[in-house]
Amino acid sequence: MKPEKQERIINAAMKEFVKSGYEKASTNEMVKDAQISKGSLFNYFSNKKDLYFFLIQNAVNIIEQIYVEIDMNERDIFERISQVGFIKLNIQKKYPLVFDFLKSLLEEDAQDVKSDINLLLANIQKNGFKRIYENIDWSKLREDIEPEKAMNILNWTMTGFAELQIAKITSFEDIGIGLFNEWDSYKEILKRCFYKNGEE
Amino acid sequence: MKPEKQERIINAAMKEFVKSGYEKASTNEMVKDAQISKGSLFNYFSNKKDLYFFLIQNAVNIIEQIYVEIDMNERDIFERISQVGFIKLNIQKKYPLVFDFLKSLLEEDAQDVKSDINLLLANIQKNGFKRIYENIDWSKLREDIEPEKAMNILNWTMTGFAELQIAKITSFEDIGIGLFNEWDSYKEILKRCFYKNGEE
DNA sequence: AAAACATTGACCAAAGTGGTCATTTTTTGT
DNA sequence: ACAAAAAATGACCACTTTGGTCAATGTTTT
Repeated sequence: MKPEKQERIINAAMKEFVKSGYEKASTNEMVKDAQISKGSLFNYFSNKKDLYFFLIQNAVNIIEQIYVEIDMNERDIFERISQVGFIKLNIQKKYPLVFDFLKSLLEEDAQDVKSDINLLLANIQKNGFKRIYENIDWSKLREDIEPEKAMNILNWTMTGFAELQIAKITSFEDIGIGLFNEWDSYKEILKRCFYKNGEE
Repeated sequence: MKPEKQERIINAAMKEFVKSGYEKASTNEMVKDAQISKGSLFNYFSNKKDLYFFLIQNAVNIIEQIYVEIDMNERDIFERISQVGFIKLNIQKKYPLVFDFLKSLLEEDAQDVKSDINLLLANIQKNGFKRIYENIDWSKLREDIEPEKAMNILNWTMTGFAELQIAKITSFEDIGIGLFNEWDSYKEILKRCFYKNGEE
């Protein structure tokens, strides 16, 4: 199967699952959106559940990819977080809904899939979040700021910034140099706030 | 009709509309959740659309209430934002989903209601966001920080903080003094960052 | 005890569901 | 050029759910 077609199916299916949840998600809508026939979809996947778990596995693999792309030698928290942000942005060019899809899994409560979801997500959450902050040099932080709170503010700022940018653009393709500069200025504001005077 | 019952219906209906969007939202689910009969629902509202627009109007009124409760004499941006945050928190005690519902309206694309939604929301967005920042004293800000960016960081931090707290608690009732103190410490971090030395 | 009002849920036609499969279209190997 | 194999189609199915109705039943008020 052509990769472009596969992407179309994956994105259409994720869109529908995100919008409607597992049970109400309509395979009819998916095939319409992906521009394939109903028969095709059920040739590739034996049933709706099968498709759903394929998407989950696919999403989990994509998340894993983030960790192999992170440069663990970068010990500065701002640079590390920026890295993660831009890796995510790149992923969203191909699969715009993959993070929404993963988020939707946490809220899914269809009896039919709930337990399997929890099983598949247990690993990603336990190991996941800690790994992003591995080998970070916390010593640059001012002593009177709790690292956890600084980290939260930084994270919320990046998430908010990203959402704002995504709302502004129409396509993930037209992401320019302006975005880097804009994010840099936010970074500078918080750096001056969190770091001891003179550092970095 | 007893106000407690009315609340039950409103919250059940909002829950379903948020979860499923206008078209897929099931009136059957609503009556089940609100513990009333199908007949009752359609006595109060002539049809689904009618119910939907009632909820929108209700939500808009609630938002309006925020603005009358804000103390416009408080010229400090941090205190102003904190006020808004706590007013919102109080609203959510009664209507936990009202903000999610309003947000869901922006993503709604059912042909049947789209144009009317845009009409009803036009005002709230145009006038709304500006009003929160009316009469703020920006002179305390360090000159090398763009007010818009400081405001964004502050807003994102408050939103992130609120989401974190809401995820932690099971009921809006058990909001204690600890929350105030925790938010205060975030406020202090950002104040020291954004304000000229020695101010406030 | 009668009149007025509120609430119920079985019922309906219509639409939508996940999934099938005989048939057609496209690709492949020679 | 042609046949065999593979891929794609969409009408079709039995079944569920939909928004909405309304005669019957319960509850209040007069």
